[in-house]
Amino acid sequence: MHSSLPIWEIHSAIVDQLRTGNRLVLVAPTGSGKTTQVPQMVLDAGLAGDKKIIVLQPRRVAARTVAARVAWERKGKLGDEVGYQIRFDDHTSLGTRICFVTEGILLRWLQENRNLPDIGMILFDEFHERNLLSDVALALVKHLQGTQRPDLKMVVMSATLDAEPVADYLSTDKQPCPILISEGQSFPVEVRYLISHDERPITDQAAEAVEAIVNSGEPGDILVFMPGVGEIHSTINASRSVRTNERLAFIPLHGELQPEEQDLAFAPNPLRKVVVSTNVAETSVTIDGIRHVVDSGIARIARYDSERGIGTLGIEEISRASADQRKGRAGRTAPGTCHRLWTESGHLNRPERNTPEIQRSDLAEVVLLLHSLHIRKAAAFDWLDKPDAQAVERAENLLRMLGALDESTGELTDIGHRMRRLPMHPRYSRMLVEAAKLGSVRSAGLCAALVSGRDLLQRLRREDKHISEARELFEASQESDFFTLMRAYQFAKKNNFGIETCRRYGINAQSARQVEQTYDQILQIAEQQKLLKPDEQSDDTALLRCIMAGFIDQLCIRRDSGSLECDLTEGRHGTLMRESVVQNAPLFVTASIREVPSRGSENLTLLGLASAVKREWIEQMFPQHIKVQVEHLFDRTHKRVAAVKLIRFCDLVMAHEHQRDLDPTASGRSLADAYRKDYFELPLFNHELKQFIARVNLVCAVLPELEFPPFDEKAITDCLSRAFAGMSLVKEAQATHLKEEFSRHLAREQLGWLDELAPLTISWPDDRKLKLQYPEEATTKGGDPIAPELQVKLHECFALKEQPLICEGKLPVRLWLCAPDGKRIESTLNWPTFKTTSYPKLKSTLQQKYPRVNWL
DNA sequence: GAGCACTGC
Repeated sequence: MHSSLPIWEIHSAIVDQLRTGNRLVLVAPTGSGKTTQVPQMVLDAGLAGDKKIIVLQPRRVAARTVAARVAWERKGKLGDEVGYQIRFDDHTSLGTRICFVTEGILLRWLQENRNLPDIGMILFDEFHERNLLSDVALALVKHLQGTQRPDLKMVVMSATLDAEPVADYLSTDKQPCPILISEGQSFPVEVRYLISHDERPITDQAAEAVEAIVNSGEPGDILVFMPGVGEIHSTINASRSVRTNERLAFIPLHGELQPEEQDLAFAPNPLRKVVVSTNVAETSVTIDGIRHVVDSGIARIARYDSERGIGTLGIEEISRASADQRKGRAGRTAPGTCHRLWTESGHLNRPERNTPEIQRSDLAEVVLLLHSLHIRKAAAFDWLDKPDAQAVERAENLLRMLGALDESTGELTDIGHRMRRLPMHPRYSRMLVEAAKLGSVRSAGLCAALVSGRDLLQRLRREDKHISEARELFEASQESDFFTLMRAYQFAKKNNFGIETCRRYGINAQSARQVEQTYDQILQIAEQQKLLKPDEQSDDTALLRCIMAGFIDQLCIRRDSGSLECDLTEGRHGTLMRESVVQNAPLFVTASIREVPSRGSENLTLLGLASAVKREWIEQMFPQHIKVQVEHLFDRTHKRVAAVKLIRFCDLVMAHEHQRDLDPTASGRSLADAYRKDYFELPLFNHELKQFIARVNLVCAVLPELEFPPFDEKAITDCLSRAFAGMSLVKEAQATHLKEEFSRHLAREQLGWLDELAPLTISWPDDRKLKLQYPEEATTKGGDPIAPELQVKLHECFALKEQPLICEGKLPVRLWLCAPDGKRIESTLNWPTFKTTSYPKLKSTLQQKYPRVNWL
């Protein structure tokens, strides 16, 4: 043991707390020794009794290397007292007391061996990362401790000081959860911000920062953070053209690189290293000797849009916590500097910490897991941070669509029970369950294995033309991109995963090897679960049907053959990826929908891993979601209504067939709707008709007790529909007289009353009949009736005794008083008052202007 | 002529 490590300063506090209580939060930054020392402390203090101590690790390499380190410190053999278990690699034995495991392993145990009877303590390491599965594991272990296993002890270890929320989460009324804090062991890092915001490309700015560090004469390797592979290469190119008095080794670092290419970043180099890296270098890998960090302050962050069911991958500003983590990479071996390519003031606007993954993920797998543990309300479960209710709902809907949850009771079905055993996303486990029926478990299992890890095929750039030509070998089928992957995998396997051969075909040999392991494991489980029969024959159509079963809610239809644009269910749309082989199928399912920022202003929704499907299969497998409907649609180019039989899967139109015969009512309605959408004009929908409508609506507003039927949107459309019944051409509609149909909206008696209540004209004292103008809107927004208007010459009003009224005297007419030449002067709702108060003020002006009129 | 971070059973 290394008792010089800082964590030992709080050794007795840790042991005391865990002797009396069963929960503890431990804040210990990098270099404190918590990962290697705390498990030994609790083992040697006998805190787990004769049971195991489990240390949860977010990454396989970490589990393996830390276990080896601790075994060595205890002078034992790996797998005896100290061991590790990760997927495909179990280095534990009956005597193992400290076991480092990855998150997936612990969750499998929780599913299969619910009470974890041989485990005495669980330590959650690197909990500040807030990975989806570590949040799930924490919640389930807390739940277990509160129910079946009160003796179980749990320790949450975090590198950041943000421990209060976790401690609150783990506290009960009787027993608050203590927080212990340890020192770290690292060197000071000086942070430098931009003085003012810089508009230039971030890659150029990073190159300039590298130049400044090198020319300042400060020694030490440099680590530059960039959001993606493209930006890494631009930064390196920009840095190469910068003038420095020293030669530099530029090394790209990202997850898609081959291991030997990654090793360049860690290996000693005679030149000063400038490692330009994605987020891998923030948490996953550590490079020794870094003294300077140049931080672009941005990263590609995956989120899940649970409203649309689309994954997004956008460039975002990193959080302050993330920036501090990046900064820390410069102070591991000596004091360093960190150059932040944003301003100190901008720093304050950044989010304090990252969004926990559980709040930005597809939750289908988690919800299925909870259901298998009889936790049926994932949204109401006791989480540290609750997942978005809509995301939970989408997950539940998907599980119902897949048949894993019962439509009415919401309980796990037989299919769901079979699915939960399989270590993969529910879409793929559903595929395997279907494959058991159709005899294609081997190929369906391979599909699941092919997407379980890193990409098998490299993304090709334009200059990789020879690779893309070589790859055509795998693209023999145009039915599914899975077939291409399968052929590529088979090819790699046949060539013993030879790195050189694979490289020539753009295959990632490392990934291919992983696929083989995953595939073997899936087949083994499928065999145990009696899904796999020994005499299985492979059949492309059967596999396509299985794929469809897993992705039916991501059914796509090509808009036209000229573009890659597609429509999806739920009103979504996207673009089929250029590299897809499924270029000619009108109907396909996509296994990958991702939205990425595009050069234009709109984001691009990319549809990948396509598989052609047939309408008949959907009709056979999902008859409950098929709707056949004859619709009368308005054809704007031909200005006519056409009857079309639409065959829909959910809301997506899969096919339409033109019908010869039109339904008279439906086609009339379609014409009416089209007119209401301004698709054509109706000359006979004229002023007279509009006045009629306005008059009726005015009566409704002023005299509601008479219960006239108002002309609202619906009533107008109904009248038009009836007038157009049996017609299909715009021409016919335009020639149709409408007045009669609109009159029929009122009873015969009401029509008579209308002429009295809201007359067309007003009788003037000189026996003329003057026309009233009714406003199209009968009321104001507040619901007050708007008076009709009457335009009249002011000097013709002198004989008028009273203001003209309509609607049984309830509504005055608005008189627009005009000069003798017809110019409007003023309006009034009360002529007698106007005459005595306002008119005298106007009189002299009028007399001057119009001397020939006799102004009273 | 476009376009993609990192993990895990």
